[in-house]
Amino acid sequence: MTRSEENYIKTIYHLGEGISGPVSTNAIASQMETKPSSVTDMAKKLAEKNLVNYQKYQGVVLTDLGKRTALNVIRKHRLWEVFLFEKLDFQWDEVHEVAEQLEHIKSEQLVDRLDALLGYPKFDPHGDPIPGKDGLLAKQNNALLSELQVGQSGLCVGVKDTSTSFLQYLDENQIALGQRISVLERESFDQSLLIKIDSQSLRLSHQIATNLYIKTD
Amino acid sequence: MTRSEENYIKTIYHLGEGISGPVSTNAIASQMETKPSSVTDMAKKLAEKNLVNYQKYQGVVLTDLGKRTALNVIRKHRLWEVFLFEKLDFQWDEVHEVAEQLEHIKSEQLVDRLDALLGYPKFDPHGDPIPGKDGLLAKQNNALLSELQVGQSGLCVGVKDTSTSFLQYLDENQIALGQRISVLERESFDQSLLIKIDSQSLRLSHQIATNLYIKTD
DNA sequence: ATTCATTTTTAGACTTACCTAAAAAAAAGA
DNA sequence: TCTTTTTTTTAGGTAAGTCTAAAAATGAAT
Repeated sequence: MTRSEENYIKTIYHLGEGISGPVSTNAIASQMETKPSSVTDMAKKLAEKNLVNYQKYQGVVLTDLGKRTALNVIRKHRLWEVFLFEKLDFQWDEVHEVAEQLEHIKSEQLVDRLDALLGYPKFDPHGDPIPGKDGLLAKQNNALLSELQVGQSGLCVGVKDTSTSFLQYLDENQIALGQRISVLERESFDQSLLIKIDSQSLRLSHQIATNLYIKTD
Repeated sequence: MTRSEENYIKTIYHLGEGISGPVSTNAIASQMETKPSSVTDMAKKLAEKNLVNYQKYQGVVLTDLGKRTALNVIRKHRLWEVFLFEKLDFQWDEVHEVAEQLEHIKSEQLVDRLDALLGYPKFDPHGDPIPGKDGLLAKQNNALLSELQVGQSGLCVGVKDTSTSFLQYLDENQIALGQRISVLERESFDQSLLIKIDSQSLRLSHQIATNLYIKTD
């Protein structure tokens, strides 16, 4: 598999996660910052290799082989993120870019031993689950902070947006994975939340609250 | 710089190490398992970028910029080899192939921190010196085992051939870097050597002896 | 000094992965 | 339903890096 094919497969996997049906050409193009015509070309090529099912004008769906391939790339990406974070002291907003390159290194032995070196981690620095060798993902059914009722609380276990600006915002406000968060009040006007974290209270916009995953008690 | 450009620059550096003049098109082609016509194309491109001096029919010579570029790639290659060997328990005959991929990852921060994680190593698992950030190589003026006089001894500090078959031969005969080797006798017929290593005596062919670097006392 | 073998370059073609512009199909709105 | 808009595909083109086959330059040998 070429690097480009792997990137398409990974993108199709991520875009298909929420939805049930096929992933559209335009969605892939905009996500990958490329043109729809390029996506069509690649869709044909991936279909040829049995990685996706592709029907003209109907978008693509990953085959089982495609799904396994995607999970393997994602496994490598997230393991490298843990490596960068744990062993090389990268910040959690710096790991993604380098992992984008490292995920394409071809050596099963390398990945297995990296996994061992890191102590078989189950989650990456953003709280995303790391697929196993078998391609299985730890089931995650976490709530978004924005979905919690006033009075509820839980542990902050992941971020949805992993952009540098969002992660730096969290750092500046001392919000980190593993912390306990309680919802004190919700402002009905703009849906902003008053939360308690680390024995401090803090107001978060709805925008922020929809990007934090919470494991409720 | 593309991956292909980096590979050419690295090859030109290695081929140019021994000799004084330019490196020939054919030499590069056979080393890289490609065709001379492809080398000519690339020579023009590298000359355009000021990485080599290229005169039609006269081969190429690295510029200062080219040399710095080569040493930077070699630095990354050898640091990754140390990482694989020290941290991931790869054998010394397994590290090269994976390092060929890892050497092209682009992140200065990554290399610097890897260097730190490894404790700023000066040599890779084959005894080759690791260029510093500044591009300086630890000066090596080691003898080949084949050049030693009978009665001389020294430490085994490196291998010239790094092929799997040679390295496995050494493993099987329990010859490793850091060991003391003494030359007991030389057979004038075939230049084979009787050596003492690890309080055992062993006969080595000339072929083997020309591929082991010894730091003499 | 001229021929002959070797080396190197040129010319033209292929593949991958992209692009633009135009055509075709699908979806949305009146 | 029948336009109109949006989405998607096709057709044709570009750049990087490779190839083969033929031409040109080099250098070795008589």
